[in-house]
Amino acid sequence: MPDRDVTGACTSMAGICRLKAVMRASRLFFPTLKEDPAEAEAVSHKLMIRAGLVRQLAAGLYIYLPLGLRVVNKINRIIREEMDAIGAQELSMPVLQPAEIWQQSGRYEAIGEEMFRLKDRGGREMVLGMTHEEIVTWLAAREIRSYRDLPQVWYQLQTKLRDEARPKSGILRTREFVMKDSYSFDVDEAALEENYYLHTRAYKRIFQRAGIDFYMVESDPGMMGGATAHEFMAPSSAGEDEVALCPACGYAANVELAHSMPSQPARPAAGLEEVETPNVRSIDEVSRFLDITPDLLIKSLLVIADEGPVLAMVRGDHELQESKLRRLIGEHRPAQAEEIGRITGAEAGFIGPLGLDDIRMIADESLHGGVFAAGANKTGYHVRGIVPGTDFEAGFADIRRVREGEKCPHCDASLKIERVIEIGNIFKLGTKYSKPLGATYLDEDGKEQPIVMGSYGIGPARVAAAAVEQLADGKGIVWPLAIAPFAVHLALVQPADSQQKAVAEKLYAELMSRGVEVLLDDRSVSPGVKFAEAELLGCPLRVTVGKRTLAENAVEVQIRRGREQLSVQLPGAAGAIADLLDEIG
RNA sequence: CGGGGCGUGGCGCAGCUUGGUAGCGCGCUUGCUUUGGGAGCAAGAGGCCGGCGGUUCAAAUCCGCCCGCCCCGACCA
Repeated sequence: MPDRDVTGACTSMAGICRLKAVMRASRLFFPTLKEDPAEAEAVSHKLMIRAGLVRQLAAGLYIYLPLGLRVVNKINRIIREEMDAIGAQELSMPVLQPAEIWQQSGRYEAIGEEMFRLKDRGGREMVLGMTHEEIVTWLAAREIRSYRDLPQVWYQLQTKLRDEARPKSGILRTREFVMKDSYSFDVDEAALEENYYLHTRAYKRIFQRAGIDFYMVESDPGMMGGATAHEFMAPSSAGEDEVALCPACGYAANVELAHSMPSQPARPAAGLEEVETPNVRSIDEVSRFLDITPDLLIKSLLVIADEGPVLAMVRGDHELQESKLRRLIGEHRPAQAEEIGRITGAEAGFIGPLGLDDIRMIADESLHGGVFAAGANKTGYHVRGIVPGTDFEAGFADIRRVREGEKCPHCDASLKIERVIEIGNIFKLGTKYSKPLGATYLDEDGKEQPIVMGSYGIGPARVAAAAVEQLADGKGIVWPLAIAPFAVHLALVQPADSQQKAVAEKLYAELMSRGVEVLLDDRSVSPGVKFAEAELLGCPLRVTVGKRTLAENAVEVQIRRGREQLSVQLPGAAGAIADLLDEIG
């Protein structure tokens, strides 16, 4: 049975009347648009505005209109049910937070401009929370004392604020958004593993129930700290991330850290040989000039890290994956032209590993065992016959970006690359927050131990947007039943016709009494408008009451997904429609 | 933050090059007609042309500064 709590359980007569009123299109606030809004690019952005689900207040700030809120509330309800099912307990923490706690964790300095900062009237430094690790750890530090208090899993659905450098794609990347965030507290890594596993299970159920496609992939823990992290990714061209997927063995990872087995290039003769290459700089130009394929070149990139200049090298046909390099050398930036000249003695386009023994050099592992050409660190010259590891010393590591078609690191299949929307993530934090914030417990031996934590997020609005992105067709949104604003869109063609009106009202009441959520379109607008808007809004079933089918004592049912139409005889129509919902749900 | 684009009735746009009383479509209001695929006819309402300053007899239009929004990139617990 579909839930009724979403619209508020009705126990009183007044409540029932109110509920009915709200479900009539003539009274419902859902301002639709015929044309795409000029500022929208992503399909979900256009459709959610056009269907009257959301309105933009300012860059990255959205108002959820009644229908949009219904969708998000349904997603939130699924999330609550599944979080409760793994023993998580809902609580609520403030959005406005003292800066001091963030100073203790070290993130006050680490995060920078993305965090909204302000002072209260007393001059105290405050922040608007971008997440709640600090606060939840503060709470745990005060209230958890013994191993007997563990494990705990706490969650909330709370607003987060981030001063995004670039809000984009409608509700996909906003400055204010609600996140389901949960936090686990355990005695040790093994116990954390259990909670981590429970979360993966809950997340899979949540996204399955919401009716969207998704992958669970390995991810870069980044600023969250900790060793292990996964992301839940919904495939969509509107996404901002890319994942590498192995169709054979199931290997799945964010390209930020995905590994692959690159093809092996030919192995030309070794032996250093300097070649004059006047004004030949780019990989393209050099490979053409020397008449060798790009995979026989070393692409040398000079960056400036905290420790000083670092030469990063990948094969000519590869690209540097910044996130991988960052894990090795920390934050860094590309060197400027002047720095390149000073450090290497050559202009950009002619730099290479030879003779740069005093700076740190990191070579992609695909360079190991090959023979390559590279810049000579002398403007106008390259060198061929270079054997990495022999002709120069470097640390070898995977710092290249995975490409579509490269071999999976675990089996022989070819990797696929897909664009995705990040809808959830899970991190093993370990003691990254519990140690600085003093969240400890006494173990069985009476010894003080840091609590071992995990952190787990879901963006409900992104789940909604992902559903729109994945299922929409040329007519509009196609909601999965579980998160649709209404299960049935009941279109009354001629409200002025007393017979049609009576049939529609009766069907409406019967469906409602079965717990089916119905939007009755009782407006005096032309049928074309009703049909077009019903398809734009995308409820799973559209039921049409009009004279055409009423002549045969039937109503017409359109299954929104696929737009198949069928005729349903009137006596027993409510039951048949409810059965149909069970089928498609 | 770097690059690009755009700000003109509620929405989508034209007008700007070449300064001279602001226009189109949709929507909205009223009336009549219509009622199974974003209806028809008629009559209406609605705009400091993003803001400020400058040039000019005269600025939506030219110039300068600022603000806002979108896109690409950088960034992104």
